[in-house]
Amino acid sequence: MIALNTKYSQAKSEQPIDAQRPGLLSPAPAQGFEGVLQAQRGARQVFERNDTIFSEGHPVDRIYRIIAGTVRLCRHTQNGKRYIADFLLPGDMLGFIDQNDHLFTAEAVDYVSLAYYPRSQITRLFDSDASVRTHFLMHFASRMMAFQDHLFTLACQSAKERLCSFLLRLRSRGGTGAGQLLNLSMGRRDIADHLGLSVETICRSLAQLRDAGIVEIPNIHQLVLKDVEALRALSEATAE
Amino acid sequence: MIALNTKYSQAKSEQPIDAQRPGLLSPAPAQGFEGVLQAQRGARQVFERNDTIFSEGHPVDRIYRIIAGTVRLCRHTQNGKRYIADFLLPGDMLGFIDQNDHLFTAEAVDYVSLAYYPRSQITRLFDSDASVRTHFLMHFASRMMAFQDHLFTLACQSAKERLCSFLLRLRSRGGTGAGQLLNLSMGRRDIADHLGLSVETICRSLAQLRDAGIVEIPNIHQLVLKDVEALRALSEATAE
DNA sequence: CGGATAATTGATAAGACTCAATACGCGTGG
DNA sequence: CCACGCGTATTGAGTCTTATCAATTATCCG
Repeated sequence: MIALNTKYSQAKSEQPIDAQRPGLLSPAPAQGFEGVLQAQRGARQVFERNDTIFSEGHPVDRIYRIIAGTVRLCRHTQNGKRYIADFLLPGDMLGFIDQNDHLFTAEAVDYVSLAYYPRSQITRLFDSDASVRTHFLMHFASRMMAFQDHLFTLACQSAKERLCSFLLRLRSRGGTGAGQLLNLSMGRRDIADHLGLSVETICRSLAQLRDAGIVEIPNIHQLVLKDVEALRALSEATAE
Repeated sequence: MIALNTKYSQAKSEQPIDAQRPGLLSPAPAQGFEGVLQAQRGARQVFERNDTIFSEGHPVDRIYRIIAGTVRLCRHTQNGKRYIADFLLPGDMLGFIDQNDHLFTAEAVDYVSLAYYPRSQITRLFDSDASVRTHFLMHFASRMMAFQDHLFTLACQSAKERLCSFLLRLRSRGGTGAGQLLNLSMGRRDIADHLGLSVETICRSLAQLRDAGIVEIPNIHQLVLKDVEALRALSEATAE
């Protein structure tokens, strides 16, 4: 199973999953899979910036829940390229259930604190509890949708559109501080590798947004979204 | 549930997803989900080229299995852009189980013959049969992997690399006729919208492959792969 | 055969990449 | 406390890939 991400699955089980386009996430009581886990505290582990949490191809033996910090899921190629599939935030889970080996490398973007649970425990849960399985499926489906949206972004959007889509997605996932403040824990390079662009293009696009008065850049790791509507218009992200 | 695609899970059979998970995914009898369905004949329905099978956003009431032909799953945007998430071939299934509405529009690439089953029947199966659920999960996982590969393609690869990756993927999925012959039922525009390129770029890249003696183009809808190794080298598709 | 659609090829331009040169931030150590 | 050095970010200049526009050819189908 691909990275589990509770944020994505926070939809009531009676609600159709498609009601939650990424960004419109209905709140849900922590139940099912994550609920059971969160009831237990789990062992803790911390990582420094750029530490590897686990590597692509290595056997899965734990499921993690992020307590603090940001994690990137990525792939590295022989020729030095890197592709970042997703960023995971506090509350998100990461692990791989029905795969022997990890599909991605997980790395700490900043200081990261994780709780982890042995894989066997997850397996037991899954076997014994139907609601856990249901939760799982919803998880899977919403993750799939998120990846589809990203596919659309990469296939159809220009640099600036991609960046705007990304910022809006981050905002809707709670990467935001107070009000318009958006925490950009990941570096420019990370964003570039996530959006299939170069670092320089990210910088230039950000500068354009700044010059247009759409965002302010108080410092490297924070962004003030002055005009969300303009961002939305620029992203043109809404398929259909 | 996203498009079900038996071909993907069959292709992964050398690396059985479920074998290693005694509890989570009990070894499924070869049939599982599709097996049960195929035992029943199902009603039939045929579509002409470019017919819409179902539309994005419409309620899901049937699950389809492709008897013959090729189906494309796509999204249309306001500004006339189109993104093709995937092509489905005979044997593949399409439908959405735990979604109220379709995530994609499904269209017939050529003449398509489908068997279909009411959604309620699928739901019952899913609720009552653990092996069906297992099969489902495997399905999901392999689909997820396929989409991840595609994401990598779109994020990191050049035009020619994308095309080579695509041809190889098609080949490995059995879109192939005898030996080196590859059936390209989809048009150039379809390929372009799948790979995030323009029609002209597809043509030019194909011409380059032809001029390099790597492929032959006997006619629009067939390709002879003269040098698969060269294709593989050009695709550079292997992450890590 | 003829008209429509799709594919191919050519010419040009725009967008994004690369290379290169600062500037900034931050931690370290004098 | 400041100077230094390293990594990252930013900005500029030039190039290259790919998109766009246009014209021609091929293919399909009635």
